[in-house]
Amino acid sequence: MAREEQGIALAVSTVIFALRPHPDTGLSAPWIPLVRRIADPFGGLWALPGGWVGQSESLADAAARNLLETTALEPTYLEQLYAFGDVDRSPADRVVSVVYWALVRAEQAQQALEGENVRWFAADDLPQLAFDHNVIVEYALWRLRTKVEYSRIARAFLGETFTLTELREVHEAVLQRPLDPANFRRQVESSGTLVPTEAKVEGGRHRPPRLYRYDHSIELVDNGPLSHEKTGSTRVVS
Amino acid sequence: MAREEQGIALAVSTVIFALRPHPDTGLSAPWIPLVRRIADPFGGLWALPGGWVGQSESLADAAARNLLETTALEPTYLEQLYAFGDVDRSPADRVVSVVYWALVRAEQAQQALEGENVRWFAADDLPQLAFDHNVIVEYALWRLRTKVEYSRIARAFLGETFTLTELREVHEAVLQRPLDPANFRRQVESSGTLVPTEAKVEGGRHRPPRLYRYDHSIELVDNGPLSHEKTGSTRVVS
DNA sequence: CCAAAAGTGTTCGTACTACACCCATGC
DNA sequence: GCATGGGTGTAGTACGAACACTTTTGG
Repeated sequence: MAREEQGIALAVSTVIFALRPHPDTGLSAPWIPLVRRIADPFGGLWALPGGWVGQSESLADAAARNLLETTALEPTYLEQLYAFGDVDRSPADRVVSVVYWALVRAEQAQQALEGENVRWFAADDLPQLAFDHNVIVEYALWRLRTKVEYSRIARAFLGETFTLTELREVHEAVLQRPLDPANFRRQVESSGTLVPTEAKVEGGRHRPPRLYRYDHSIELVDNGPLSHEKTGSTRVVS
Repeated sequence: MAREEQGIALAVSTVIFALRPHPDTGLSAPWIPLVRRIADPFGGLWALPGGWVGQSESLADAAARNLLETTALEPTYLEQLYAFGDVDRSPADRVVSVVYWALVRAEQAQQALEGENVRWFAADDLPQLAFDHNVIVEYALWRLRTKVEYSRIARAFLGETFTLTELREVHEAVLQRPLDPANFRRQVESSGTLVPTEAKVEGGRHRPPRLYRYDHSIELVDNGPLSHEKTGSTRVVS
């Protein structure tokens, strides 16, 4: 087959998670920004932010770029989710979408553009979306919840330093269930990925909690296949 | 950006695993078939079997098709691995490759085409490959080893029925380390995915082992995102 | 009987859970 | 002091690793 005749468009889309209080429960929960489609197919429906992959940008760069363009956000975590390539997922056209998922901090999400055509939704309570995007978000949510339990990605929702309670609340928001503070503390302390600082947070009506930060000698951005090779890598995105 | 000007070629490649005795140790180990490139870039080097994605075939179909074309094999397991899209991974061209990994049975692998331009290699002892294919195989091996420990994919290397020792030997071949027969038995029995049959294998100079088969009510092919939604699915590829 | 692999029992250590309890601060 | 969350201790349980032991066949 000649490449010129391939006729397949290559897109990226990104599921961008931030934590916000859920309107029903008041508890913190994952939210995502969606953009309203102006043209057909699926004109008028909400869809994941995305766009075509440029000639001279990698897939991850393309994801970061259109994330920045549509929401003015820079992710603290970005990882490939899956490549969706069913023939009929876009009517008339043939589009293969490489989907990424990203985490951003709540403060950033506050500043994010929001308007007629960009709006944030609670990730587990979405309207009908364009294309196969409902399925994609479900999968991204599953990945987020699975991965938060065995990796350090929760950190991407927080700033440089944080208390163990703040970290636990991130886990609780993602998993949507309460965690035992005592056991959570021991688990995370024994994982060896956390460094206690001397600073404490004063001003609360209780014993001041210690601030922690992550051990920066461990990678936070998922490099895909590469991250399993190298062991001494130190690059970290804040 | 107009799609017509995108100028990105979309390919699939597949890492196909079969188990064969390793020449050094004599122990069973993962092998993969590679094809020799005839043209530049990387002419003369070995590479993963692959090809362009057709206009009217899904990514998984494309993987299965070129797997059949290059090795005359049909996989018992097929799953997407990762989409590789760095700008410079192919000199001059811009190629995005969606890579799949597949498992085939040893008997099938015996019949597989092998010749001047198709040859099997021990997966952990490869020559320098074309493109970024060495990295890809490393990643696929990592995925295989990780997944064999928590899922039922080992079954894809075996026939309809098998003894627990045969199943254990598959795990040992993949993980390249011996497993305790007693503990392995209990683990797999308590997982509830195995059904004992009445048949036993006689003729050995020892107590005849019972034959087992997998509970077919559980999916073997990885449907990607979809497999996490449905719970009652029953489709199985033998 | 012996060899060899199938299959069972038992002990030990680790890790997670639940929950009682003490500590340090603001008011 | 007292309320509030920070932080520690501890007993119960589940699960995997290690390994001794019994069972059933062929020779």
